[in-house]
Amino acid sequence: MTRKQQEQQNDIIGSFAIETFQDDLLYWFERQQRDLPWRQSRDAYRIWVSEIMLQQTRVDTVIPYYERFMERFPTVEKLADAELEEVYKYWEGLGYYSRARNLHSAVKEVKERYGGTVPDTPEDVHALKGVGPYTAGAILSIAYGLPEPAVDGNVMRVLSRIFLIEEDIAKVSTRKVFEAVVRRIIAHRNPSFFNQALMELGALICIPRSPRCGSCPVASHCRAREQGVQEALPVKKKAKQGRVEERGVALVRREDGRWLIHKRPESGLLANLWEFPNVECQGEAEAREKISMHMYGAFGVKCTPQDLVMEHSHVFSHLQWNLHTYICRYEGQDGEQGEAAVKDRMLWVTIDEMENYPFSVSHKKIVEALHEGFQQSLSWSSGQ
DNA sequence: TAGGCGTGGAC
DNA sequence: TGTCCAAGCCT
Repeated sequence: MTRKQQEQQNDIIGSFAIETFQDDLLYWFERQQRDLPWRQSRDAYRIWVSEIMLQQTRVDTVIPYYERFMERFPTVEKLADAELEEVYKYWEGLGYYSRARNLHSAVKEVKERYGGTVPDTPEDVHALKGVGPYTAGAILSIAYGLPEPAVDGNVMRVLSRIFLIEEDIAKVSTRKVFEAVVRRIIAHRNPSFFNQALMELGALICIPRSPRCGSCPVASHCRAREQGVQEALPVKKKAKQGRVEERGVALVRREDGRWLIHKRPESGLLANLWEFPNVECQGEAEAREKISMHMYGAFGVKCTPQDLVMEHSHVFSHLQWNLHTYICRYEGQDGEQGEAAVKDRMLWVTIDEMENYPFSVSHKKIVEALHEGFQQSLSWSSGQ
């Protein structure tokens, strides 16, 4: 750390009552912490899995996924030996699917390079796929008791208020400011509880809007509270609005009653997940022609879109799909055309067999509508 | 550095 | 209904 950075940090910390703050925070956490599944063990693998699942994902959403996942993959060995497709199936609906791919890859590395034991140095942990600065700090402090910062959105919100830090938390570089602060104030007698307590405080008390300062165990330490500006922190630049895509979706049933599904590419949006063939289009008029061309070009399947059976939209963090789903008349398949491009990424399956393949939520809704025969599907619903 | 990358809950 | 956002990471 340069001398200038040191001086900046001294400004931030100032005459802060570190020991009293630690006592107040830890006392509160020991009494008020939630009983969560991943808190029943300090096994580094279990902590690791929970931290990956919790990235940008709510606790209530994660719990059932975590329980199912740990029952099926209780150890590094079990997960490393599983097929990626099955891991995806356990991740289906949780989102950010590269987390599952990276976790599976990293667990294989731990098995092979470290004999199945999660490494306990910052360099080795951070080198694992999908493990960034936050997750590395969480594993090292919670599982191994090391005094490493674990700075997530909660921690930045809490500390931005306590120390009145006005840097934009949307900037990657800002995280380092908070890591430096944590290194100054972390309780070395219990780094695990200290880090978890900061996050728990952010989740339960020091929430984004209308923080519950009246119930806050460290309100007396809070500079934002003192000045009445807690609602204005943290500073965060607004995200850009995502674009909208119209997509025509093809439901093609062969004479034997099987439907065509497609496995998405290995990278990018919804990588490796299954879906019904679809193509970007402008309006309904263009959709039928585009679908017909796409089906032959990509799959060698000749078909004609007929009834528009379902319309629904799906909102991603950076993109919105408006999906127009057509039942298509199957008119044969040209083995010379298209098939080579997709190889084993296309399959003809029965409706029941679709349960065996991981689908994204937007296409899972189409599977469900197929089950119901599209009785109630001819209406728009936003992201539901 | 900024944008890609999912989903569902809260207000 | 729209908007924000929740225990981030990768490129």
